[in-house]
Amino acid sequence: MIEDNLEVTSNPNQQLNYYENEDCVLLAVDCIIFGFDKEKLKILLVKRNIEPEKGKWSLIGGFLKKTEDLDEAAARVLETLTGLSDIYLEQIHTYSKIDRDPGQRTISVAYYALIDVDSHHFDGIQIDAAQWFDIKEAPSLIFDHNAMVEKAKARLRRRALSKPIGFELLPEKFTMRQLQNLYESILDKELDKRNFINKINSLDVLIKLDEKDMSVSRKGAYLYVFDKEKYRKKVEEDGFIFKI
Amino acid sequence: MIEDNLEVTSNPNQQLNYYENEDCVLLAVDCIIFGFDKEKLKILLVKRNIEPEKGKWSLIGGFLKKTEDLDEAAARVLETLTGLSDIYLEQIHTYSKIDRDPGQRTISVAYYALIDVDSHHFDGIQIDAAQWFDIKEAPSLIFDHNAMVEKAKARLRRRALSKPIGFELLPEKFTMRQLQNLYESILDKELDKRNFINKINSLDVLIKLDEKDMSVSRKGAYLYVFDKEKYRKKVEEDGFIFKI
DNA sequence: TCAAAAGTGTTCTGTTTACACCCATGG
DNA sequence: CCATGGGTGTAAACAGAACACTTTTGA
Repeated sequence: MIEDNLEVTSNPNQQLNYYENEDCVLLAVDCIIFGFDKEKLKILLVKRNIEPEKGKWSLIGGFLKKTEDLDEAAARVLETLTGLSDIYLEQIHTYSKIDRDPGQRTISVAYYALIDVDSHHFDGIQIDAAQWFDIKEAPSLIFDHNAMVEKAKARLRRRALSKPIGFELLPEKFTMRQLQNLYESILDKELDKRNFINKINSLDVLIKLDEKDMSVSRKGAYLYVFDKEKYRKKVEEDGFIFKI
Repeated sequence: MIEDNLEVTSNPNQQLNYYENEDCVLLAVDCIIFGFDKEKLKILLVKRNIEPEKGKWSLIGGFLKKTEDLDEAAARVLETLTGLSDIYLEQIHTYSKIDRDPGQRTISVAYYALIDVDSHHFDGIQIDAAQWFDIKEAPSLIFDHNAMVEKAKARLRRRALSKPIGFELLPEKFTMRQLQNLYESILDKELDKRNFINKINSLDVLIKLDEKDMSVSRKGAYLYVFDKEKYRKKVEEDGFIFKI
């Protein structure tokens, strides 16, 4: 019977001193920011201008404050960097290796964010040393940030196949070719044009506009929008699952 | 250019005071312990014997120590409770709502564990107030523990379909019926016996023993073991994916 | 001899893949 | 008039779902 030695996660107010014996740690969030520019999947990185690892690329991050939860912290960090709010954010994993940050013990919760690069050209990113990289040409990152990016890519791949989160990366109006480019970037493999369009159409959650995008081909390509409301109804009423 | 106001996750040694302005938090781990007794999926819960929420059921948990990472903390908490080490553990999600624990602000990282209930009857669980519950009859839990369990169940479902983690829940030797019971419990739906066996056999990672389990039927059922080595080789050499 | 669980294949259906030509237009 | 990307359907292969009877043996 060792119950009395077992730490208990939660604690009544009258036992605050119980908690006070516990170690307290710094908790950070790091954001893997994915973007799409109608052609390729990108990732937003910042160049460190302090030692150590000065000049090396890094994810953006920040510390959790007492007044916010992790989702809020990630949104704040993202807004501080990009000026954007209302961005799709999802928690991925918490990294806690003791020496992951040589500066000081820090636990970091990784989040990934999805941004349509073109629609918000956000007057330049609000930090000089930030830069978009093609996902396949991104530099190596500090600490365990490479591992975070790998996990984020895996999560994005999985989610894109089972939830309509791809549309977070596209402008409101997009062509089938752009949607296919996006999926090809995310999945890192070529897809058959006809099979892809058939699949998307069978999901029946896009609205085809009369409008065409004339900027790429002479013929022009029809624009589509994602019908959020229709999707929501299908999910609610028929248990519809978006699956590519 | 707000770069200088941006907190940076990682920090050089010479800037320790930068970190010292940051809020520090208590970080806990909570474990969702799944077990299987050859019939049903179970979950191990403990009854709180302190206020508040005294008498209510809870996950086991403990605080992260400075000397360990989260995986180690989860393993330690689990071993403290059950006496078992070398248990399958996987991080699920980090919970951080400000008032999730009314006692004190605590961030909790949820892990799930898989245990074969029968093989380790671990001389009784080393804490009086712990009890196995059928997963479908488990009581409501304190704080956000119900949400943790739901996420753990979803993760277990997903993993069981794509990785051979089910065998962590079974004794070394098991019958096809037990394996099917396990999958039915995890997926919470009935499966067709013939289709299930055909599927499992097509994966070609089990060894059929000459031995039979005579404890359930008069006819007896052949015992199987999971061929870990064969599985490993298939994954490495052919990129085999375990998929049910 | 019968009750209770074990064991075993085939058909059908739906999904996924592979694949090639005409269209519209601006230059 | 031609180069470029846009748009379209069908057949074959495969995977998943449905389905029923025989075997064994202890009581």
